[in-house]
Amino acid sequence: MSYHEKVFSVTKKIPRGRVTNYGAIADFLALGSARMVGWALNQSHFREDIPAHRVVNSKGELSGRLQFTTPTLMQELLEKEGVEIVKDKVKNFKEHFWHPGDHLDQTLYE
DNA sequence: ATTGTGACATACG
DNA sequence: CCGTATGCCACAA
Repeated sequence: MSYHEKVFSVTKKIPRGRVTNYGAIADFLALGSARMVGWALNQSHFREDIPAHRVVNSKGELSGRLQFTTPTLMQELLEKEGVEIVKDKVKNFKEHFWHPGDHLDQTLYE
């Protein structure tokens, strides 16, 4: 299993309406670093089933939006899931943040 | 082997 | 807020 496939499998588990960042995934895998995740995710747009739009940088910015078929697609997908985007950044980033490995959706019980 | 290039993160000034 | 520096490591040339 190649590195990016591992990143993909983690990314695929990101719950709908939640987001995470590159460092968190790298940390969870305990392999490589955030750069590796960025590199891996860069390859992800070749795959259909990878919700790469749920992965943003540490500031909550949609840094990878330019890799999508259209620069606005990433934002549109997130908003469709209930994640508000303001100026290419996730609003209430902390609230929507998802820690890899957290299979329990905490906001589900609020 | 060496160099350049990343959808990054963190720290510092 | 911005620019720099550094750590990180896969991959192509």
